Amino acid sequence: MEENMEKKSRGRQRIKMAKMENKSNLQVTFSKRRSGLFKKASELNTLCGADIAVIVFSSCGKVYSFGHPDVEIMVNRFKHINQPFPNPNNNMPLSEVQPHTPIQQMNDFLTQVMDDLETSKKKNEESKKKRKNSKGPEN
Amino acid sequence: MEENMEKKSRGRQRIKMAKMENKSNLQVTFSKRRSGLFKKASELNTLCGADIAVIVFSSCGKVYSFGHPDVEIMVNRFKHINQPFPNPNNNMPLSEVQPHTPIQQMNDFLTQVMDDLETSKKKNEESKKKRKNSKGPEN
DNA sequence: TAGGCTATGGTTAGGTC
DNA sequence: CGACCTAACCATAGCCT
Repeated sequence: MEENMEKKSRGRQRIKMAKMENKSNLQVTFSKRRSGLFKKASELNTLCGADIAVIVFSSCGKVYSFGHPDVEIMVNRFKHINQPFPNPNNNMPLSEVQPHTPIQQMNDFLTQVMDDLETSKKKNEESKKKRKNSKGPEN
Repeated sequence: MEENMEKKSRGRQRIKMAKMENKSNLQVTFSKRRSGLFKKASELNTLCGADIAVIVFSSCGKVYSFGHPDVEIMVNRFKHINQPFPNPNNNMPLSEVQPHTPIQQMNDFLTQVMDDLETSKKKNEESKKKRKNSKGPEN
């Protein structure tokens, strides 16, 4: 009887550190390890009082994030700190930020353009609301 | 003889999940766990092909980061995706952008954002004109 | 597809140097 | 500080449901 008892599981086995072939396993592992990563981040925050942001893009494009106090606040803090020299002016032609330009400078420019885009979109939304404000604001 | 052999170490002990009191221990733990977190992030990237950014601010203000393909690119991607308003020019889902070289990827991204900005600005001007000429046109 | 289990691999607290 | 050591705690690969 006892000698016929087989182990229910071989337990955790070592895996090769390379992109997993089996799509189904990959999905499961991605889910498990992602939550493990977030837990570790949370523990580091609790134990050491460090502020942390973790952003994960799955290979199929979904976004997952963890942040304390908040991902966006963290991201903005990071952006602000990571600007060693003044921003390039906003009407700089694209030709001046082609690939030969240092990546940092290019990144600053990108940040500037993205901020402009955000501002422009907000303006759009506001004027749209103003034009139909007789109907009352939405919730 | 054997009964007098003391263990060289008590090994890893459980700790309370709360901010560590001892500053010296906290510093050591912060360092160890931070590198552990980065390693986990790196493994998740390798195994599952996920793009990842991790940003850590120590309680005394130092910044540490890990990112694949690059922290800043990741952060910008996150910010762009997290726009509160729908993209007016959204004919190119980010999920279909394949990872190339960082600069190439960034350049594609920059081009797209600049296109979006141009479109958004045009919209703004149009609606401004419309409001001047006749009050109350519908979109 | 997602959740639970188990044995094992891996991380790390507490040491020493 | 950092590197290294040990033993114990924890995460998770492979199953199963």
